[in-house]
Order: sequence, then C-alpha cells, then structure tokens
Amino acid sequence: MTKKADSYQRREESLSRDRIIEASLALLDESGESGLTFRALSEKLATGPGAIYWHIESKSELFTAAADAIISRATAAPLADATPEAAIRTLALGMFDAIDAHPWIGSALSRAPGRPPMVRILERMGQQVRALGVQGDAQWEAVSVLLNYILGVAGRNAANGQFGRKHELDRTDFLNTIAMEWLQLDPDAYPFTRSIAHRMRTHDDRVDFLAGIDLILKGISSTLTP
Amino acid sequence: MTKKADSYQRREESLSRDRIIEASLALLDESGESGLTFRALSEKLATGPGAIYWHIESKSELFTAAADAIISRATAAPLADATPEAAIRTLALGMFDAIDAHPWIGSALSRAPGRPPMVRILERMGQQVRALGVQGDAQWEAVSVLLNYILGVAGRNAANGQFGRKHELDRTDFLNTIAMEWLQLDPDAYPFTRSIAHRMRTHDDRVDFLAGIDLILKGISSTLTP
DNA sequence: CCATTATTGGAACGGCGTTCCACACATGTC
DNA sequence: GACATGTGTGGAACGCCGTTCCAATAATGG
Repeated sequence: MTKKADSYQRREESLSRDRIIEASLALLDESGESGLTFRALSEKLATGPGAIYWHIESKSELFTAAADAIISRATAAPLADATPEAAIRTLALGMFDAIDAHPWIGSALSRAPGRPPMVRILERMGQQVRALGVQGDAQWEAVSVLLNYILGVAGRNAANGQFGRKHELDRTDFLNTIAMEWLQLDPDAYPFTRSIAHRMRTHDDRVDFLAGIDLILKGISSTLTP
Repeated sequence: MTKKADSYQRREESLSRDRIIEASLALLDESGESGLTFRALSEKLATGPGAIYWHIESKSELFTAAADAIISRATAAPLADATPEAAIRTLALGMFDAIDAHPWIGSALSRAPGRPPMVRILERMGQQVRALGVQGDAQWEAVSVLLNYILGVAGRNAANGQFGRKHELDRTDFLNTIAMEWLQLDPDAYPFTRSIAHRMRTHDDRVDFLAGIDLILKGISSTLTP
C-alpha cells in the first residue's frame, strides 16, 4: 500500500483508494456481492488489476472498506434522542436501512469481526447501553445480544438478496415460494412452521426488526435494579 | 438428479448422494468452508466432477445438505426438559455446540433461509415458544428474534473460524490481536470499545451466548400477560 | 538531464464451479 | 447369448475468479 504524498496528484482523475472504493460501491449496489470482481473493477476504472493492487491489499480488505464507507455515513449523524432507548432504536433502524439499501453489507459485516465497520456500531451501541444505566459485565452482554441480533438480520437480508437475484424473484415471489413449501410440510412434524406460513408471506421486515429490538430492550431493562 | 431405483446397487461402494454428503462433511470439518471443492471431493471419492453432478444439483445445494445433516442430528433428541424456558435453552445450546464444532454451518444456515436446516430449528423453537404461552403474532416475533440472534452468533463464529484459519491464529491470539487494536483507538471517539477490550480478550463464547438467550427470554416473558 | 522511485496496465498462473461427452455397466427383450 | 436401452461414470474443457509478475511509463530529486 502507498504512503501517499499529500501534495500532488499524479494527474487529474488518477487512481486512488477512494476512487476504487467508490467504484466498488457502485458495482456492489448494481450487482450485489458477486458483482465486485477485479475485472469489472478494472473495466470501470479503465485500468488493469495490477494498478488496483497498488492501492488495495486484497479483495476482502476492499470489501470491508466498502462496508465501512456505508456504515461510517450511516453512523455519522449524532443521536439526539430523548432517551437511551429511543437512541438505540434510532441507531438500530439506521443500521437496518443501510443494510436494506445495500444487502451485501450483511456479508461484509459478518466477515470483519472486530474491525472498523463493526467497531463503529459497537461503540455507538455501547454508549447508549451505558446511558441506559447498565453496569459492569452486563454492558458487554447487552451489546453482544444487540449486535448479534443485528448481524443475524443483516446476514439473512444478504442471503435473501443474493437468492432473489440468482433466481430472479422479487421479494413477493420469494416469500410466496417459501410459504408454499412450508404449507406442504408434514402437518405432524411441522405444525408450528405451517401455522406461521401466512405470516411469512405478509410480514414487514422493518417492523419485525424493530419489534425484535424492543423485545431485547425489554430484556435488558428487566435486569436493571433501579 | 436421479430417481434412484430402490432395489439394486450398481456395485458395492458406488457413488450415492449420501456418500457424497459424508465426504463433504469430512472435507468441511478438515479444512473449513473453502475446503469443500468439487476437485477435492472428486479425489476423495475417486471419481470425476461429472459423476458427482449426477447426484447433486450444485455446490450450494450440497453445502445446504451438509448443514442439514448436522442440524438434523443436533435436533434429533427430544426435548424433555421441565419447562419451555429450559427446553429453549437446551435447544439453543445444542445449536451453539453444533456451530462451534462445525463453524462452516454458520455460512450454510445464513445462505439457506426458509430451507430444511433452518426450518428444523424454526419448528422446534416455535413449539417451545408456544408452550411458553406466547400467543398470536407474538409467536412469530419471539421466534424471529431467537433465530436471528442464533444466526448472528453462527455467522460470527463462521467468520472467526475462517479468519483464524487464514491467518493461522488460534482463538487466544485472535482475541488478543483484536483487543490490542481496540486499545489503540482514539480514547475520545471510542471510550466504550476501549473499556470492554479486556472483556473481549477473556470472554467465553458459550457462556455469553447463553446469557444472550436468557436476556431475550426475559424480554419475551415480560410481554406475557399472566 | 539523468537516476530513481512511484504508479500503471496487461499477461499469465493456478484454482474454481460447471458443462459436455464418450464410455462402461446393469438390465429387459428376443 | 446378443443386443438395444437407459443409468451412472470420469475426465477434458470452458469461462470465470483472485492474485502475482513485470515491462513500460510518469513524476520527482540530484
């Protein structure tokens, strides 16, 4: 990687880490996780793979950096909500919307544990959990649950996005297909799954996500000794 | 795919879907997710890729089937626990242990939403949530939170496993590295992250996982109107 | 102006999932 | 027994991929 001199440009529109990340974001949003390849990137940037490797260590570093660019924007606004609970909900919803708009982020976050994109979320969530009055080791536990839950939703979203893209189904068709499969399961072995098949077809991801956050918040609150 | 005649064997030790899945499990456990390739599989089974494709539709189907084999074993034992809460904890711990023993399962589960391996878990979890006394739409919400949380942990485990394998770090070194990075963050911007860095180094995944399940269970219980 | 270093872009390597096809084998029919 | 039939097999080949290598070029410092 380069220790870039800070005063000059090789020429206008020269290659740079930022331009590469920007182009990667475009590719990822156009064609999903599998759309980010060094060949497509080379073409978009009108250069060769070798030039890209001068600025970027590996594909996984690039992928993580792209996710960090999105997360960093999504966590930029300060949380001025009245209560810590409200702030956590706002933060979580911000994550959900970012993940929903860029489904590939789910994979990126999962693969970069302890790295900048996840740490940004960890920090903001942790500050609010503290503000909530959670003490000591319970802080770690509360934040872990929240983050793991968000990661779970993120991963599922990423998978759904890829699956839908691959099979050229939109969300409705996708959900209908699954609900149909569920209804054909053995009634004796799968009573519960069958009973919620209709819910699967009609549910709203965002609403359910928030309901989950609230459920966890209730669990956290109930451990507080006021 | 074959509609296998049920009466004869082409010869002893002939290829079959089961033998392929068994060999895949061995590869996955030996070398992780990236260890499962059709070339390695061909070699292990002393055949060519074409023969495998006669029994298997694609790699992703094979990957899902391998995960289902594990999950199906892990969910085979009946849950005879005294209370639904205890049963949910047992079930969740069973999942954790399966995921811990086979970290690649995390990826597989994430990529197969609504498919057999996840449906098995969904069903068992749903039955216990019902037994808990949760009614109506709250059932869907409770199960969603639990599954998304489990998936989040699973995904993180899978990522940690891959990362560790790639960089040839064992768990301790891996955690130490992350804790070190966290401690070098800007104290003004990352106070919380720095404050839990030591906890990161010493935490027990299994204990924390169960603490998370309990937190969610508390949240679920608090919505029950007895 | 030259020597040196930073940067570029394209060729090439090994490996991947998948497809294709010529071939072997077990079977049903005479 | 001979033969047509359809089920399995295995290896070659295709078009991708991430990554490495390197000769050519552009900017800089002496």
